Amino acid sequence: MGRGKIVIRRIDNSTSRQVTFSKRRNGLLKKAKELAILCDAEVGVMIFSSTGKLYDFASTRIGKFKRERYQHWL
Amino acid sequence: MGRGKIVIRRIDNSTSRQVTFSKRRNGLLKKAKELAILCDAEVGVMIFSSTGKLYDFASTRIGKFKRERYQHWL
DNA sequence: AACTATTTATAAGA
DNA sequence: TTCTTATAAATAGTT
Repeated sequence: MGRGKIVIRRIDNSTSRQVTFSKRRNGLLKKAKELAILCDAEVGVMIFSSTGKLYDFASTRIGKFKRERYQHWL
Repeated sequence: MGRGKIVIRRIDNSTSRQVTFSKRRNGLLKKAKELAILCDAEVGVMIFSSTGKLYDFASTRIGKFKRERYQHWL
């Protein structure tokens, strides 16, 4: 979806990779919220950038993710 | 996206809600995988259906979610 | 950071 | 209820 078709493999150029990360990260979080609302489902999403910054979403019952709960997964 | 525009609110009709859940759940998991691969990011997604069934995705370093790790969030 | 041309996701329909 | 398709939405490449 975009000016050209892409293959799903690691983007080599780090600038492009960063730009795509920003766009798709927002898209993923938006869709997670929509799924939770539309379908009354419990949804949790966590995304770590390559620099270790966290972006997440969690529906009500799951509650906001707490870093100490999953940092041991990295 | 689709034949008509929709408002993001809980879908009242349970059959429609189930159909939408199935479609969007798959879409969200697909996008999570793509983000992880394209941007070399760590991504984890967990989705619980209203009946409690789990659907998830986790990139390599996060590792496969284990139910016992997060069932206390519900 | 904006902008579009296109691809992709998906709401309705069959 | 699995498959189709018109259309909304996401986004790749551009400016």
